[in-house]
Amino acid sequence: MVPAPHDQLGDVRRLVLDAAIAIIEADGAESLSMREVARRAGVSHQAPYHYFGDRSGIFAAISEEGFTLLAQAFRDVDFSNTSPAKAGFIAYLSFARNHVGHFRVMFRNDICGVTYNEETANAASSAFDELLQMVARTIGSSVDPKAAHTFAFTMWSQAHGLATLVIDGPLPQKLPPGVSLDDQIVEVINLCSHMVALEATEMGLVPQGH
Amino acid sequence: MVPAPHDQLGDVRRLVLDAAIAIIEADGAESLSMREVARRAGVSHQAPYHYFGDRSGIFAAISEEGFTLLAQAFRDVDFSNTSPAKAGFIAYLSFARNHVGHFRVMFRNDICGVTYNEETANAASSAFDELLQMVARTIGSSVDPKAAHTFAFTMWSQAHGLATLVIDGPLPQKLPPGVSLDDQIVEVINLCSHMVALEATEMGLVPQGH
DNA sequence: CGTTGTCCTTGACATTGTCAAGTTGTACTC
DNA sequence: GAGTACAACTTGACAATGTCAAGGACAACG
Repeated sequence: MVPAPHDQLGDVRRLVLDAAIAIIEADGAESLSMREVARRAGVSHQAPYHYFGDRSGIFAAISEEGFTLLAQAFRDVDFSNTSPAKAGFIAYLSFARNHVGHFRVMFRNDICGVTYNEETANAASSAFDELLQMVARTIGSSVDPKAAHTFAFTMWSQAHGLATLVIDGPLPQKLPPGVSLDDQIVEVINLCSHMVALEATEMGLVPQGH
Repeated sequence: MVPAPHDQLGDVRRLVLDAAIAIIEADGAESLSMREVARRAGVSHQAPYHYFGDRSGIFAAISEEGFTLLAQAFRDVDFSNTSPAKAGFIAYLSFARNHVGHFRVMFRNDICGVTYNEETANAASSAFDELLQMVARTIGSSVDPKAAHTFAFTMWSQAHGLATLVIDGPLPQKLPPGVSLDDQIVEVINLCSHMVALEATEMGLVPQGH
């Protein structure tokens, strides 16, 4: 092949990353092949290695980008119309469903390398900090840090479990008759938000917002 | 190689399945290789194909077994000492942590084949039925089916999210200082159970048990 | 004895991840 | 402006993988 101008706006790294994300979104992380990625990006089969080192390097890069996007999504939440908890759940589910490629990868330590690299870990920490702030909006910032952590993990589990079961799991196949997936998600989010609000009230905390 | 007696209690199918589960437990579903499985089971590289057709066939078989085990775990729950909700959460987390190999596979439609095969789907349905019964113990069986479904999905999400974040996700790296993983899991389960109980009470339902 | 079937085996092949070794162009020093 | 260094790729090679095809051994049954 001719040296391949791969030209004008040819940000090869970006092309490779987008190709990988598209493949993962379509067929799952399992079936991501370095050579197929290169083919779709229109580069040689070794170009991806130049930027990402190896296969898990691509996953780590996607993961980092995913956590950065998630942190941003948390920052962009509009709390004016809903309770903080509900707004957070909606943001998490929206992120997961709009960035399936990222979501399928970013929470999987096993495929991102033995453990995350430094950039990925930083991005993850940043997203987690935003989560903690979201929780503070719900239960206030006066509770002790351990309780805040437990609350954060709990809400995170709720949102993450729902997203996982919706995207890759069997939940869409178990819908009760006459209920759409979107409706069901809203119902679960409402119930989660309500339970969280109840708990906050019972703890003697006045949740902010709506 | 000599015809290989593969002998006495040589249930080859079982050997292959166990080898696969062990590999997945150690290195993740990603790095399961048919040939490595065959090697560990002490059979030729094509023996697994005889029983499982292809790679996704192995995953489907593991998935089926996983759902069967999960359904059994639900049936075996002892409700005498705890609230039904808490007992269910504990059962789910125990299952996930004691059967990491199964758990990593069974909720992943993408690697089990386009969709589950019939046996796998049946096993999944059976486990889901047990879940619904578990929920009925918490909120009673007089509520309408849609609400029961929403409640089931919510509790399932809570448990599943926690398990996922613990097993493959970043939760173990985010523990507050001085709190062990086991302790943190217990705390989250307690909070979830408490929220569920609060909700049930507010709905005017008297949860059974403890 | 011949057929049929299950349970495996060896052999072959295209595809994959990755190492090694170029090639091209740009930037910077002397 | 020749030399050097380095980034950004390239082609080539190789062992390992998933899977297809074609058998072989053995039991059951006619």
